[in-house]
Amino acid sequence: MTVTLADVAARAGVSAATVSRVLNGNYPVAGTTRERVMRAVNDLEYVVNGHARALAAATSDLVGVLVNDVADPFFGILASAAQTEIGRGSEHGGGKLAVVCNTGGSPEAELNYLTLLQRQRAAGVILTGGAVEGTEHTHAVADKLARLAADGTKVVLCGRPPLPPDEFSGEESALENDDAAAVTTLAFDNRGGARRLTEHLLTLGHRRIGYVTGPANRTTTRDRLDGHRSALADGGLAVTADRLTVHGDYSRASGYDATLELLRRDPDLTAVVAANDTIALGACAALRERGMRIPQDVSVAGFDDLPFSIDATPALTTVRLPLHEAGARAGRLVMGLESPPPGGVATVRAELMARASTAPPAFA
Amino acid sequence: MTVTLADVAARAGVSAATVSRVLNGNYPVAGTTRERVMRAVNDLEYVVNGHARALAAATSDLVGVLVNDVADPFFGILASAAQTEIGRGSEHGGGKLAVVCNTGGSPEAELNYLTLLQRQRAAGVILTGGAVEGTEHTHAVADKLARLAADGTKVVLCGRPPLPPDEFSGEESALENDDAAAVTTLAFDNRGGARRLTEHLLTLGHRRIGYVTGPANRTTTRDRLDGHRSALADGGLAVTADRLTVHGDYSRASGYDATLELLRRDPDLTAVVAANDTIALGACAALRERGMRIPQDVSVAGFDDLPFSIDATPALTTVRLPLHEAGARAGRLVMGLESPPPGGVATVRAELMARASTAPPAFA
DNA sequence: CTGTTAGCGCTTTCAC
DNA sequence: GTGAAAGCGCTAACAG
Repeated sequence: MTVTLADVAARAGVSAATVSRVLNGNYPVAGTTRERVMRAVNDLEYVVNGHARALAAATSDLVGVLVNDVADPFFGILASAAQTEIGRGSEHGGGKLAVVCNTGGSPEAELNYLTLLQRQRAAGVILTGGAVEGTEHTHAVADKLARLAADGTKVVLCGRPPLPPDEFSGEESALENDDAAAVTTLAFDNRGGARRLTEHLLTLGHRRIGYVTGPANRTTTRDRLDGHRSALADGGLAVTADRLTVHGDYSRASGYDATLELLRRDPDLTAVVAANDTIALGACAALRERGMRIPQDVSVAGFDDLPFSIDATPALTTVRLPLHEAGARAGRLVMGLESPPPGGVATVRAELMARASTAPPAFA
Repeated sequence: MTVTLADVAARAGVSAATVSRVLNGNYPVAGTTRERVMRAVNDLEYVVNGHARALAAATSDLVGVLVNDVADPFFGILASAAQTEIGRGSEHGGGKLAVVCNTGGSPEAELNYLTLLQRQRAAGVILTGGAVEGTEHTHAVADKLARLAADGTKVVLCGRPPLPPDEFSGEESALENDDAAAVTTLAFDNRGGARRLTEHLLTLGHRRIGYVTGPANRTTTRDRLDGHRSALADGGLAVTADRLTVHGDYSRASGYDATLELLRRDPDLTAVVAANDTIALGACAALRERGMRIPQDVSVAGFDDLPFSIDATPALTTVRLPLHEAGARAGRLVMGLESPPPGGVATVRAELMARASTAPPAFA
């Protein structure tokens, strides 16, 4: 039915070993023999069986890329950039196949996909986006990651904090420590970025600042909120922080709803800071519907600087995360094309992009 | 080093076959034996080797999803929806792994990825987005698809026209015909949607309508342009069509540039129709920079109805393609969870979404 | 219900 | 430079 190495060997009048050597080009083979083999390969339209090769050679051309949702540009950009690096050279048989897995941010789904990838003996795994903390699966994910790393799978975290050194260092943790070290991390400076953003608002003269964010148990949520809070605290506004913080799910709809809620809590709000750009869009829609002008009546700011932010009206003030660069770097790291940063952890800078959606409050 | 079936069998005191049967659960095994095996599996943290399994059972848990670029929401949404269906049931070992491949729309890259997937003996392949026509690789892609289908890989086209019946039906096309039939197609009604959109503008009273589109050799470009032209022709405006059509690359930047060019060609333009929403955003930016109001001075329309369209100011008139539904359906088709439409081809409806960015021209 | 026996298609020593 | 043979780890008849 399907053509095998043996078929090619037969047609070329050589042994299977020789065909293999020609195909892998890692061994001296006579020029004429090589030609004969290649002709047979073409005539028969032979394509190697990746599974057989993987089994025999104990290698794999799969790399997993775990994302919350590819449809979300934040992850789409990361995945796209990573994929480009991973597939690089696939014309020459060099690259690997990127398996993009949508986890919806659930540690349970992450665990499932990691197991699936482990089954395929994936060459590497990239986990993008913040982690969920405190679920029963959370530790399991960390353990699985350590396992994978120990088995030779390259693990790269992109946009999530490093693995905890060895929380449960118990019975069998002689290895665990080294394994955690084998995991490379590209952490985003969420805290610093958020801090600078809120400072920007404070500098403009805002004092009643609402904050709309995502689920409380995500590291991204926590870090950004931390940065926001610390800026407020330094401005002597620590008290308002809690009252004017609303949690949602990072969607436009939740940004819309939360903003309405914020307006109920404090009708004299002069600024709304969103934990991401998508929420900010929802906030703008809500504000506009209430007849409030941006930024004259209320300033709005986002986070991430996704492509659409520049096209919002007015253009959205936000914090830029170099997602493309980060994804590409994660791809290179997982492919071993770039050496890991010292300590295995690098922090990706977050840059304030002050645009038209923020301005001094009316009374100022 | 890594734990194998044999290790588990040894520890459980049974044969490898029994372990396999327990794991696959497709064969009767005594309760106590099963328990003993499961305990050994857990103790050893055993995870099957997917390659060995694939080789022995001649099955694969990979499904390829080819897209132009995951970072583009159009493809991100399709891929995300498809992936959800493909991975469905992976908790119970049912689902498969979706391999998302960025082809950048190049037939050459498509061919490479298809070969890579063929290597892995992928269970199925979904190709999304329009096809490029007339390259030397174009036929090769069609041939490869037929090959894959013949070898048992499910092939689904989503957003591109069906494969030509059998252009090169020559030497070995006895099979080719059936194979093409084995390919399921979910075509988008690009032509009809584009037609209705331009009719909408015509009905509003516009007569000087510019058109900004993508590369000429893409099926999507051609179909949408066809629809636009036929509407103009019916309105007696066939002549203006060519002069007021500018090709770009579907990006925001090209939409911006092309709109400026359009304005040079006809400063009295009253409407700009873009071949997708991203171009439309660029058009809006260019118009606004020229001091023209939307829609008072110039109406703007897009295509696809991507999430950001509703947040554009003013909200963008566009043509809605049910991308999520289409992607999910493609996923179900490739998994054999849904039976193919009669004839193997289904057309996905495109719906006009008339919003605030289009209005009657000023002179009307 | 369980064990034995063959491979699946390829890579890789080890000889020649 | 090339061939023969021994697996890689698993599943699938085929016996019992």
